[in-house]
Amino acid sequence: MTLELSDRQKQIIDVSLELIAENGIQGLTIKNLAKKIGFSEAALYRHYENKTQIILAILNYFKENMARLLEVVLNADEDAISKINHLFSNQFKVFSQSPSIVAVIFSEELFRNETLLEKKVSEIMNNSIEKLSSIIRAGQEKGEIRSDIDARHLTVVVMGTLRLFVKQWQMSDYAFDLVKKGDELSDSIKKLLQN
Amino acid sequence: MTLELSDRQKQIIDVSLELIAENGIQGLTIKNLAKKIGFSEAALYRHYENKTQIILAILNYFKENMARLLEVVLNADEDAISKINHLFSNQFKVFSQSPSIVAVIFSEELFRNETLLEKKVSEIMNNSIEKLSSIIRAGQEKGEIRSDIDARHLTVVVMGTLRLFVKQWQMSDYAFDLVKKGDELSDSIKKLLQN
DNA sequence: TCTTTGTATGTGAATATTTACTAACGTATA
DNA sequence: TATACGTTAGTAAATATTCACATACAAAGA
Repeated sequence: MTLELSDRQKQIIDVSLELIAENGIQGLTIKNLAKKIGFSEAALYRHYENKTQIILAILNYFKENMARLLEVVLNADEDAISKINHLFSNQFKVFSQSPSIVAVIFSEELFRNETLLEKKVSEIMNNSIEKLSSIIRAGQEKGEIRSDIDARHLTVVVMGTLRLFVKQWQMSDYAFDLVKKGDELSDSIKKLLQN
Repeated sequence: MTLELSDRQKQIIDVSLELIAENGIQGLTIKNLAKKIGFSEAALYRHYENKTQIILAILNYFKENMARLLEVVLNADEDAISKINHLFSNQFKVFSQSPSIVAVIFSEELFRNETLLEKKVSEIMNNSIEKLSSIIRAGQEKGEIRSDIDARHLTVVVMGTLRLFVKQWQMSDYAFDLVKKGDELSDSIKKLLQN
């Protein structure tokens, strides 16, 4: 289901991500984008129908990354808690490498009038939640994860923790080592989930 | 530290909150605001210096609400876990009554170029985290909350859970009863924190 | 090989719309 | 008579998007 992107199209999302990293989603304007590429603004419309399609391409890029990552973890031959730990650490690596993604993920509020984008964001979020939830349920069945708490609740706890932690990292201006501190947090989550 | 607001100023934030509830923070424009009040746009500037000051007033309103709420809970004569449960349930009530606040709280990304607003939002967030953290630490000292996990980690867990849960409620278009489902979630948190 | 033609990609200039904000002026009332 | 509060009619700047037109290049036909 991977859409084929031309070199130019790839360049456009790359540069978009750079712009977002610099000034958030608000830094992503047609003008800035064209300037940074060394382009006229009109030229952009040769490669993407409109701005929404550009953001959609970014979200799709992220979605695929995420899906691949989830797939690997889901199919790994380890216990549920290790899977969750790996999920965390992979996620932290992705964010560390391209913090712009964080800005996009937390921009839902900005997409409120853009149905397409809104849907895509909740699609990504729901997918992650669903996958995480299934790991937790499986873990409960195998007795690896405590069963005295509803799986859906545990899912909110784990996912919510992850999100807030990343948010704090962003708000601190990336002041701490997400991967390192994240692994410590992951350890605590482990203790919480254990039987 | 409560700033005295005139009747008009109060009306302006009330209507602002309505607008935000309808279409998110992006629905809050000078034009919409004036129209809904039955005003000219220029008239707004008799009451607030600029738009930033209006949003700031909203944030301050929320901040005071929040602070009062935290104060009550903090000083209550109950164990730490009950305090946290109360915190949750109070929070859910506030959000249920004015869902617009949720939109504001999740609009940080939009405030990235507005230093004043950015600071205010992180001020509110940090304050909540600090207070929650102190409840948790006290609970650990009294043996009411498990001590095998760092208090800061537990704080991220609790706060992150709360935030994601509210976010999901918002994304579902307020489709479920936040207070009721929230109390159930709160119960699960209780189990997680217990010794 | 030369010419034609189509396509992909670029440009500059203009567009409509939305945004927050301001200046000059009016009027009731304390 | 001053001040508080309102109006009308603008402003400038930013936004995404479209227009007619240019150029390079490859395939096709003579």
